[in-house]
Amino acid sequence: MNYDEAKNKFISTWGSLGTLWGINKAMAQIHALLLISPESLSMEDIMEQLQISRGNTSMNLRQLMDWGIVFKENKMGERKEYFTSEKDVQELARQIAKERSRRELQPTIKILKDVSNIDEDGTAKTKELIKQTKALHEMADTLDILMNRVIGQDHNWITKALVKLIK
Amino acid sequence: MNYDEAKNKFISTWGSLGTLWGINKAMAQIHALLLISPESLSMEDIMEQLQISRGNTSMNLRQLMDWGIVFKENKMGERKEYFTSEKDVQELARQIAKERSRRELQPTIKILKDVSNIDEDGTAKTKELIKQTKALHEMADTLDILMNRVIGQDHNWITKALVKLIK
DNA sequence: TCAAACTTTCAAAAAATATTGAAAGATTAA
DNA sequence: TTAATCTTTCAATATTTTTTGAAAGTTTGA
Repeated sequence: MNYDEAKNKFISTWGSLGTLWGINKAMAQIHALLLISPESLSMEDIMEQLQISRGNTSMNLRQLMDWGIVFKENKMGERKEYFTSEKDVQELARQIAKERSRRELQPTIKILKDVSNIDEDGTAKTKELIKQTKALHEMADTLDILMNRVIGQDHNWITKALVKLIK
Repeated sequence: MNYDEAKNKFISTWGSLGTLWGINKAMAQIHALLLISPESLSMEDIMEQLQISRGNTSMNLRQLMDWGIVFKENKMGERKEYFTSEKDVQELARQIAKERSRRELQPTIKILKDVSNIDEDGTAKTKELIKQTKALHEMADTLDILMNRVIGQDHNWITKALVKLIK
């Protein structure tokens, strides 16, 4: 496998993987491209390399910046904007964990809390609903605490967490 | 909030959440419904309660069984098939973690390994590609080990993992 | 063997999601 | 102020994903 093959394989794999951490293909591909580019890239560069439209590029870059994993850069004497991604993969993971907790886990926890707080009326179906949503609520809470714990740690958290768990 | 409101809220929340652990709405809703039903349900029951077609119900039930979180049940003297879900939420989480590792993490690890093994040709772009995919590979590996570690633990793993990490 | 009761399959339709590209909006330099 | 350069917006279009429902398939009892 040569450089171009490897690059394309990486970009397309990362792209299809994107859907499963909740971002679309173009967004994930832009991120992949920036991640492996030694230099920051302009919108034109990205459009050309990934063969996507200007509008698409613009919108997805904005989303990546909202996630806090891509940054704008301005080069002296140039009006054009350039983009780079977070290059430290552990920092990347922390940022993603943080955003997912905020966007998904926390709203879910709130709803589970509300649902599990309905009045117990003695019927089996109500009992079961309360019991299961309580259990989910508890688990989601624990997971969120765990994630935040992990986010608060330093750069080698993943390895450290592993070491702790293996002990 | 009364029972029916709470039930609908839970089912629709779980449904939209589904997309972010990689399953579609109907599949997640069927799962939610089974999770809070004290009795097992027939295909008719599910179709009626969620207002979805027979084909849809059939296909998604199969997928849930493939994930190992929904089971078929046969009642004596009845030809119809009934379905229940895994009711222990920690077991549910373990099962999901196991499947996601198998379906997503492991194939990704393989590709990252291949990509990071291309020949170093001295150029900056090749160096960067190798460096970043190696870092991702390492992280994915660690995560997979961590997940499997956790899957292998007993039913209170989440709490135990938390306790360990907090120490 | 047949027919009733049930489930699965899959092509077509519908719905949801992503993408395009041209117009409008900014920003800067002259 | 104007023109040049670049970015954003968004309605229209394209693509992907999900859902439907009827036909085919399966199982069981008589």
